[in-house]
Amino acid sequence: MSSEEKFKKIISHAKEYGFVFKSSEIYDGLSAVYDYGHNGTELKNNIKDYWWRSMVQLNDNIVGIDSSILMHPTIWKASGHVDAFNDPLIDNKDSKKRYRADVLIEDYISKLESKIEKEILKGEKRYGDKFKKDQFIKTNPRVLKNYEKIKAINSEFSSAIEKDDLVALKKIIEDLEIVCPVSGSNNWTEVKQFNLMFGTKLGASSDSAMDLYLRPETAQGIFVNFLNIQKTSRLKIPFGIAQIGKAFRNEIVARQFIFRMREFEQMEMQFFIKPGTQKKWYEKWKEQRMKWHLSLGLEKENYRFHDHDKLAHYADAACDIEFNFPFGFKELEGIHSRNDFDLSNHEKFSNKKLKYFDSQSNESYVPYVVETSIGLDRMFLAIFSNSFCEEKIADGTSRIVLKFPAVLAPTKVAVLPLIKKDGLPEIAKDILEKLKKEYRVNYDEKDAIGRRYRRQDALGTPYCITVDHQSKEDNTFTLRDRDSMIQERLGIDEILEKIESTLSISSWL
RNA sequence: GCGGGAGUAGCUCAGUUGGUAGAGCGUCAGCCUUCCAAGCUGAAUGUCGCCGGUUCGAACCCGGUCUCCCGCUCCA
Repeated sequence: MSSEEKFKKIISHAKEYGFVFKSSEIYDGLSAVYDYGHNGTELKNNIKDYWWRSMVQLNDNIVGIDSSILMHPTIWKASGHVDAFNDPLIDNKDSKKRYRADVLIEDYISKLESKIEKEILKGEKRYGDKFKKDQFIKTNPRVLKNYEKIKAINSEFSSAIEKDDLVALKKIIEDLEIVCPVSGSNNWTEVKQFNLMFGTKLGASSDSAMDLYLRPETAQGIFVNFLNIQKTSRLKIPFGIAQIGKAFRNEIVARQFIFRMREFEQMEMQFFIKPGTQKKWYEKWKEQRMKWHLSLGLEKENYRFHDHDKLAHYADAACDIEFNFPFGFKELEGIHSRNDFDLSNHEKFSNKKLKYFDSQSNESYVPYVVETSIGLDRMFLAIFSNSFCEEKIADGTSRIVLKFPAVLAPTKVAVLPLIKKDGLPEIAKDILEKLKKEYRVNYDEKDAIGRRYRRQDALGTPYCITVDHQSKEDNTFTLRDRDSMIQERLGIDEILEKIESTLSISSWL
């Protein structure tokens, strides 16, 4: 079975068993937006809980926050999103390739620059010690010509960018006769502006409404609250602020089920540190985060680090934890050393001091930040797709089973009377009542017992407790393990103990 | 946005040159059953993505449109 086929099966299964539905399905759906069903919501909540506890409960110096989706629009200027999330794009009609119009022009300029470099190298070779670079540049006609050209392009280019003049951008590309590297043609479409941020309005009256964005990342809610938290929490650097929340991006192409959605949820933690210590903390959190992933017990081979060569404007070190999704290794979590980029910019744009007074060293500084940011929906997909198994069983039958880490499973236990008479259902329901205060449980008496086991397998329920005729005599029950399908006969206290030891968070984290 | 593919039951799909819709699985009700699906009986569920055209008659032909999937592109 190809991985594409398997992925399709996984998506079908997610729908059929109430994990993930397409948004607005009865209206034909909405591209790259999904809803979580009854079982999906449980799984998602369990993932959130597992992450939140590992961050906020187990670290004395990390606290939580829940900031709002709507924020002051200047925040996105300070963060760089207004510039960076706006791309002018152009398509080549022959090759069907899409490019960033500004990058095409920049590439052209750097080509001219390398021509100049070549001339200079030639000059150096020819004149040896007597070579004077400035003189050479001013007098060599070829260098001079290219210099003038770059200057002219740059002035047109920056004015076009400044004014968001897409027609001017197109004109530059046409005038320079820039061709598509693939098709070699200059058969271009118009330049179109793509804004990755969702716009909305604050204020009900149309003439006084203020333009806002739905946040494209949750991190800024932490940065702008940095001093509020620091001053009210009595925390000293180093400390962290954790948050789980929704973010919105108007992706040009959103694909691969819930991997890239327009509305998605992030779990992130910003760790505030003393400048100069970023390397240490970056390494520390890389290690910590990988440890967290591995604690769930999925195969180690499914994870890998991917260090960024090309760094974003704010970072001095960055890497992804990638996961082996059905469509290959892709980013699951990002760990970034953000320095003081965000806080310093917020100082500038807000005119407020965002400094921390370090009473140990008696100095005041803008803290540096190391960020860990994981896509909750991606985590969901990683767990879900990795847990999905189709198994052939020795007796020639087969089953679909979701081998979730038990701590994350949406339903923990199913209680099943072997048959639905002879008083067995009553006993089963008693057990159900006992368990439901502690765990999410299922009760099922319909159909043959084997079929009911299969149903629970398909939901990923780690345990089935079956009440049979012997139960009536000696108060013992069978406890079936989802993965091994092995059953043990135990008293109720032993069962509770066993379940508790597998499901309690302390046996995982 | 471009190119390709596809929209029929909850899921997977069939539907023969146009004659008012089917299967398997699942679901529900019941029967039978003391432990791992594919025993038995019965039932529910579809404006055949949407709009328009051609036709006596359209799931099928034509036009438009929407949506999804794959690729390109982008990805803090």
